[in-house]
Amino acid sequence: MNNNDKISPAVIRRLPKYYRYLGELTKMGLNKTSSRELSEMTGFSASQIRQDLNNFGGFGQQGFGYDVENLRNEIARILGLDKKYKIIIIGAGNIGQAIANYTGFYEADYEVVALFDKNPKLIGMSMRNALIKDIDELEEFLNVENIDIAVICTPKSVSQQVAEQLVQCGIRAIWNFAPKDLKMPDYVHVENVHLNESLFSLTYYYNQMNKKKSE
Amino acid sequence: MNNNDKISPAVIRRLPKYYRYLGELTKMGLNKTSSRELSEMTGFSASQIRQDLNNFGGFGQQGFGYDVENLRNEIARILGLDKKYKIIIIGAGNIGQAIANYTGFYEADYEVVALFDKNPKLIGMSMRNALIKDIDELEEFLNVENIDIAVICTPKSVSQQVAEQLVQCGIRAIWNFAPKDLKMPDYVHVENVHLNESLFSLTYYYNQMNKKKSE
DNA sequence: AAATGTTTGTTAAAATATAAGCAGGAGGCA
DNA sequence: TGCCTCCTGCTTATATTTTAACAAACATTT
Repeated sequence: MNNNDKISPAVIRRLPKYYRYLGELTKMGLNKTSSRELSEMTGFSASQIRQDLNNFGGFGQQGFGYDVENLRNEIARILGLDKKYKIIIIGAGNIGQAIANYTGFYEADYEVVALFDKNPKLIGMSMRNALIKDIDELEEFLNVENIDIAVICTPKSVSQQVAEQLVQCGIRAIWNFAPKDLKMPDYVHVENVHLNESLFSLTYYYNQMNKKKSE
Repeated sequence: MNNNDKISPAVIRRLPKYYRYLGELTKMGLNKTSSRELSEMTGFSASQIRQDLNNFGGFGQQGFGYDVENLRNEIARILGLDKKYKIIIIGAGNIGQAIANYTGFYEADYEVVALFDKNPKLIGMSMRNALIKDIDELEEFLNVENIDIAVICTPKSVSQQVAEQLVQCGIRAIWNFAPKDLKMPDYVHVENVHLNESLFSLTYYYNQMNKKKSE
């Protein structure tokens, strides 16, 4: 944290993985590790791991390695996992419901506060303590509640409009599951999960392998 | 396709995006485009787009541009979207069901043939023509049916074991939603969708913005 | 206490990915 | 036709990312 230069996105994408493996080490009862060991677990080179971590400060000890719990806490702090976040989900269809019910965000404090949809059949239902509300109540809701992250799970046709509405109400972090690239101002961060693009890539490599096999 | 060198993964990840935007151009009734126009739409540089496409052959015409439909078909062929794929989903929980019901794979021919789970309450239910079967029937099923892609939506604790079973039965393409890095032989391609890592990255950037704002 | 083996933090080099630049072909239009 | 503009395909330059290398710090053993 002593270094305020912009950290490469590639580094940021690797941090959650380190965090996860450090959690596994903890579960295994180990309290000391090394870049070499982490390299074997993650598949990243030991050199890269050391360099990644040193972007934020020297957490290790020469000749010894890293203290598992300490390093994990440091990464949590860097990512911000030591804080609580309130989430809303726009679009309570398949994906929206799956996210609301997803238990995989363990070890971090994300709370789904509400879902929004325009389908009257869904409005009023609740998912894990979170109520599905009418999309028309969105603005009013955001004016009262303090929400950190909004998840867009709407059809792509309305995703841009929904995103703009969110931003207007103060949202600055969007997790986007609609197959669409949202045009947003610089001060909004959008993290995309484009499932179709992911599947299309997989399809490409699947065919490449088959091609190779038949050569 | 004249070039058999390995194409960079970065290029492959961009192709689905080109494909999507070409589809939008078609919908808008345009039959001609250019790298400059695609650049404005996608946010990638025109130069990069031209270079990406030229990995696979010259689809454009100097002084004119690209024929939208032709280029779209070429990309579809490169990715393999001109073929049909049979999919099974292992784990019929939140995510598994969401994928089964997901209609966003339009314009490509993916068919979810079956889901597998061990929960007796789920077994026998059907999602969009696909039946949820007992996980114990998986091997037998794979010996009879010809499946292209398996989607892992199980808890992470069993994901590795399930993956190994799939590979043993001939599966070579895995779309993995479990928060775990599967150890697989080289001839298996795994495409990961690590939702927690994605959310953690978003969290980092969210905090960075707040930090900047308060400085 | 000295010698030896580890492992970090950091710097330098290599590899990869992205952007810029430009020659030449194609279309449009006077 | 001849001139002008546009746009690709390719080559060269820049930027980014990854890997390699190594001195200094610490732990362990003798």
